[in-house]
Amino acid sequence: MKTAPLTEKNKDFFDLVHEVVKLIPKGRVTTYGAIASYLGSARSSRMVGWAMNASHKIEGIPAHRVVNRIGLLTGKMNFETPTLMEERLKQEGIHVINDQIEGFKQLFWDPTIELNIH
DNA sequence: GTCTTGACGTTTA
DNA sequence: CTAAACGCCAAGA
Repeated sequence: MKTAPLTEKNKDFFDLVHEVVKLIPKGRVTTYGAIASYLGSARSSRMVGWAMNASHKIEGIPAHRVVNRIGLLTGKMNFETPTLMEERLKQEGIHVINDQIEGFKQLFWDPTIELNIH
């Protein structure tokens, strides 16, 4: 069976990422690696970032809730405005200092745990 | 068509 | 402990 390439029509890593991101509860955050690991490719964290970039055209994708493993808003500059990500997080009660989420470990929402083991 | 870059993370030296 | 390389796969030039 031929492996389907990543396209808009085919269900792929991107769509799966979008689904997981939508499942992130308000006031919580997750990481690219957590999503990638949940999907089975722990080292495909980069693709998660690409998926977020594609999510721009889709509504309901809280990309601002996805940060890197240290809780740093690495992709904030990719938003409509460089401050939008930080602003949105503050709206949900998440404090961001110097592009870093305060108490990130405490706000961390891991799909591998929350969606599987409880 | 090939080559480089990219919202990252893990592994190895 | 720190530093560097690899892996992942897609899109842009």
